[in-house]
Amino acid sequence: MTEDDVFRALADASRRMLLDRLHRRDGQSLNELCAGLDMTRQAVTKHLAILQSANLVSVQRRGRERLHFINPVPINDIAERWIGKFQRGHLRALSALKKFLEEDDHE
Amino acid sequence: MTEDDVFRALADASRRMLLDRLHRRDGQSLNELCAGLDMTRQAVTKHLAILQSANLVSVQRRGRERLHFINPVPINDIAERWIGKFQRGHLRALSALKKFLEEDDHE
DNA sequence: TTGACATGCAACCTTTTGGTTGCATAATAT
DNA sequence: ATATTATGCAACCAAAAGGTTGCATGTCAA
Repeated sequence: MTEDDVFRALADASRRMLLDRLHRRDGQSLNELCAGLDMTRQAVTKHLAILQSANLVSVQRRGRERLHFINPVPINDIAERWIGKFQRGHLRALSALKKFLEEDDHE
Repeated sequence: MTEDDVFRALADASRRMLLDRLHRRDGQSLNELCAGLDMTRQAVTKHLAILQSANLVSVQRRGRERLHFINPVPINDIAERWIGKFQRGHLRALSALKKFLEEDDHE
C-alpha cells in the first residue's frame, strides 16, 4: 500500500475501468464486475488483487460472493502529496484553501 | 499523449524521480539528470523518452545538450478529470470553486 | 444430497518493461 | 586538427505484467 503500489495499480486501463465501475456502483461482486468484459474472470481476479494490495479496493465476503468496495483515500493522498506539488500560481493559493476546508467542518 | 500514456509514465518510480528533479530545477540536461543515479545514461534516456511521449516533459536543444522541461498540464488534467471524480462531500464543492478560479483571471 | 453457482489456486505462455553493452555521431575546447 | 564531451542508435537480456486454461473448493437451492 505504498505510493508506488498506487501509481502502478492505476497504470493499467482495465484496472482504472474496474475502479470506474465501482465508482458508478459500489459493492459489486466478482461476477458482476466481470460482466461484459473481454477478459476471463481470472484476469479480473488478478486486477482486483492488485487494486487491493494498493488499498484502492477493499473486499467483504457475503456467503459465496466477494463484494468489492472502492477506497478513495489513496487517490486523494496522491492528489494531495504528489500532484499538488506540480501545481503553481493561483492553484497554490487554492491548495491552501483546500487545506482550510478540510481541517475544519465547513460542509 | 493520451491519458493512458500519462498514467503509465507515472507508474515508474525512476520516472517520478526524474520529474521531481526537474521540479526542483527545470531545464536540466541529460547528463545533469543522470548525475548520482544508479542507472546508465541510456536507461535515463529511455525514461525521458517515455515522459516526452506522455507530454510530461518537453525538450529543447542547446548546442550539443538536450535541455528538459517539465510540463505540469497533463498532471493537472488527470487531477481534474480523473481523480476529482473520486472525491466527495465538501471536496466536490471545492472542485466547483476550482473551476471558477481557473476560468477567469482571479490571481 | 446433489447439481449449479461463485470463487480460489496454480501452472503456463507471450509481450512489455527496465535495463544493459557497444558503437556511432555531433559539438566544444585545447 | 584532435581530443573530449554530450548525446543517439541498436541489439540484446532478464524479469515482470497481463492473460489464459484446467481443476479444486466452498456455498446455496431444489
